[in-house]
Amino acid sequence: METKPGAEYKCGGANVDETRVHDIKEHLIDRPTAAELGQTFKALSDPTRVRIISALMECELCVHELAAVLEMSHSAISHQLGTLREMRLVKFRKEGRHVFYTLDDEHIYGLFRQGLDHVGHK
Amino acid sequence: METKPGAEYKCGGANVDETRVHDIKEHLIDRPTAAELGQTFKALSDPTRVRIISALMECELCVHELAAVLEMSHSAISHQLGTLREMRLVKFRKEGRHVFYTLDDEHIYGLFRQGLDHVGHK
DNA sequence: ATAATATATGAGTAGTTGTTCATATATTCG
DNA sequence: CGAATATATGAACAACTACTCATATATTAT
Repeated sequence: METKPGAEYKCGGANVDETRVHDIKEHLIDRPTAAELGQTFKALSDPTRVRIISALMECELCVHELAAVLEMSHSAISHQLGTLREMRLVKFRKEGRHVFYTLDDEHIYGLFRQGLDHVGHK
Repeated sequence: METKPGAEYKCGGANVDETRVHDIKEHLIDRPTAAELGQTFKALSDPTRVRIISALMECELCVHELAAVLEMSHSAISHQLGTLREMRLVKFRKEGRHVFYTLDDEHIYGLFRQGLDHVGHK
């Protein structure tokens, strides 16, 4: 049910083959899933967020430290942590006046690694 | 050199540990790589592009058919194919007045699958 | 040639995003 | 208590995105 790049079976040509279009429609990812998948990738689509995640792969960090590591304002970092929190990519833990962030789950490591692999910087 | 979520080693607390910050900086992904990685994920961050890729996982398709499958205008599809081309996620092949698109390489399958996995719709 | 078909592309636009700046909340210290 | 520290958040704004609409290019058919 699947064609690798360099397909074995050709497009209809001049006039659209309605049956074929219907067939592909059936196997197509549905709109809500496409939207959700898009959201997941969007979480990793910003350089600042990528760098935050890269830092959190090293160890648990508070906003203060993240700002120092990335050389960016506390506010900018805090806003991005907010979006990462909404997207469930990071967890946080409060301790006194500090808030410590860690990555939320293992999937992110996999996505991150596979992305790096694609980019070619192993 | 790596900490899984739920780190074993704690943030400095009240005052920033400069050595620690420096250490993390050293292991941090560099800015150009972060930007490039962000770009890669951005390619998959839009529902329309996700659906185009989902369709091209089935088989090679021309713009005309993609528009029919996704129930969108030719222009919208063509614009997105342009961005996917720029991002090197799709290849194309001209045959008469048709242009047939296929996915560019295997990495996209991996990213797509891993993303779906994270989203939970296997 | 002219018309029709298939795709690409530029301009325009509404919506989104990532930052800064100012302010709010919450905790600790004196 | 008031001051200092750590973080969050709302408003404003510039940059970017994804679409529509109109138009351009290219191929085939008549």
